[in-house]
Amino acid sequence: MIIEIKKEISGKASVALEKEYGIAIAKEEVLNLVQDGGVEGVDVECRIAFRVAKDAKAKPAEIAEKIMPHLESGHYTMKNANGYINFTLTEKFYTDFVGKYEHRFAKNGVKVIVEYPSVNPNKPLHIGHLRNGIIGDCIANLLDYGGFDVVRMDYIDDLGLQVAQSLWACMRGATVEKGKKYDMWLGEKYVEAARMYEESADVKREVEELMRKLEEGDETVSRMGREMAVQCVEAQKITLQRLNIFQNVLVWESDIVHAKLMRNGLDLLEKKGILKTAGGDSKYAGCKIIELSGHPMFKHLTDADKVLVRANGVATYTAKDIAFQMWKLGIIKDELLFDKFSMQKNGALLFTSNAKGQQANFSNAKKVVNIIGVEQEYPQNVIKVSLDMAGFKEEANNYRHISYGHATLKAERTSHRKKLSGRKGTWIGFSADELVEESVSRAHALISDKFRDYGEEEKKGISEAVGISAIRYSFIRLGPEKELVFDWEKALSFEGDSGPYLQYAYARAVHILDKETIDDYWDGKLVFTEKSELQLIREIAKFPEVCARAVDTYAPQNMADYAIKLCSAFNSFYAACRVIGEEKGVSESRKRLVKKYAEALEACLHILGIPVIRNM
RNA sequence: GCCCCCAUAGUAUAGCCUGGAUAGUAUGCGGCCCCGCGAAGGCUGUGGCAGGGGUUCAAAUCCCCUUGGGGGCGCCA
Repeated sequence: MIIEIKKEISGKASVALEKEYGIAIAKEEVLNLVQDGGVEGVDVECRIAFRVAKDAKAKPAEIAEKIMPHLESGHYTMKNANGYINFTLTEKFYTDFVGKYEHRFAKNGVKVIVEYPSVNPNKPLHIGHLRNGIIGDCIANLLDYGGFDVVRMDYIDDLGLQVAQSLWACMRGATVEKGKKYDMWLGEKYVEAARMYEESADVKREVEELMRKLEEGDETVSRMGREMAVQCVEAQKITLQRLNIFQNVLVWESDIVHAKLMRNGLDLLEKKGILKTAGGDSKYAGCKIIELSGHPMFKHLTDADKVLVRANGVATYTAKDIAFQMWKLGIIKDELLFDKFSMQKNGALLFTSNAKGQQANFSNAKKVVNIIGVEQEYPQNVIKVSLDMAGFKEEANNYRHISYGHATLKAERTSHRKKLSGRKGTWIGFSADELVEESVSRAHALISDKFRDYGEEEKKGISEAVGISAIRYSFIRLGPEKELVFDWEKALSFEGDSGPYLQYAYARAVHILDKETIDDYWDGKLVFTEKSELQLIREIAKFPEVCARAVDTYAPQNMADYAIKLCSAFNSFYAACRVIGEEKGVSESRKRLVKKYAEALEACLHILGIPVIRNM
């Protein structure tokens, strides 16, 4: 692996500098200056000579010359290029790599909860939610691959205004339309109800009454609300699972409130002295607040104090959220109870919090990662800072908000972009289901055209996999912080920088191995001499480093980028080298190389959540 | 008004944390390649770090300013 070579070089360089110049520089620091080569024929380059030039009182080229004898190894040859030490991997590296390499990350036993996409249970997912789900799922996959013990959690906000508005519409006798997906139907009712709520004072009063009953746990209203929300969540899960987005457990806001988890969280904050009742002269008289005004993070705000409990005694959303996060991090131990929710397409059970359930251990995590839109940065910071102020420094440190930019629609014929709003209903026509349908049907048309002899079942299976991969890839290829301007054509591209390109590059490899299996009794020497063979090996050898870095920085787009480079290297190899029909030694060597490549790519596809298919 | 994020070819992006040689990739547009393990492919040409200042031997990368885009500043979430 390339990273092992880099470590070898930096370790030796660190020792050499100490010996030759008496300069102590940790090998970890040297490692930063040992990078992939930027020049033709150079695999790894080391720039340490520039860094220490001043201290050593010597020219970079001289320093390089002096330390090079200490860096000797059988894995590479080196050259002094005016201070850069350039390394070129030897044949032994390549043959060893293909012969022995197994990439696997050891389990580290660290529990991490990843929360996504936490969509309100009263409407279908739109492309913005899809982005959340895909980012969350990829990050969970990455952490899983990186050795963490991952819990995939979804928070269901069933006590908010949105649910109350939808419930109001249902209680007035709206009936489900036959043949329509429940979340879609409910979403449409919600848009109507939200409009009426704005227009009519009576409706507003009725909805608010419902919201109060939900919060208090009024038996009839709560049961009806939960029934509605469960149906909606079930419908949303169909969408998510179709896109290979899976979870372990749902946690309902109503359960957090009614199981007294919130109460206990707030009590603890009061005991720690950061949650206080505001005095009569304050604008927040009668409220329970966290005083954040003095904190550096909020110094720009005229009034940073945050209300957690209103004067009328009702808790704010932030209060519930902070208690929830404290529970995740094991700060409060109250047990929520859990029950089975459904069996998922991937064979894993999905659990749900439930007042009548049983104990289960979904909390007590070391790290918490929340995938939430950029617009919620402020409340997320409130939570983090509050935990820190309450003395839970380590927990606050391990609390991470991954914020992602909004998805907007590229409006036809105008430069101006439209925001997606659940309330206004601008998502209609841009629901996740409609997007998937479109993608899959385009894939189907392409496949029907190319492979007329395939059966209809087979065509369907392939177009499903291809359609899904196009969508997943187009959403994950850009960094979460970037705004996503949604464009049908780009999202559904099947060529170049796309999901189907990856699948195709996998299918090609698999077919070679299907045609002629690896001869296990062959014990000749591996040979790799073609440029494209060496390039492919180098690319495969980068996998652990790229993956580790993507895990550390929560950057799934790096995996997408790497997967493309890996496939591109394979396609070049494929065009330049034949595997079958070559002389025995060459053929066996190449088959082994193709196998290593397929394994590495499979790992990438798994992390990206792209279906692995053998035919397309 | 104050604060945060973003700005890389016609378009979409990687690289920025940790400054180094020729800024990587896709698409678009132009050329070439199906006798051959599947052309959803390969090869090749074109074209880019928003503007200004600073730090440095060296800046897409670090610092400051300007401009443009997005978001936030509730007893909403």
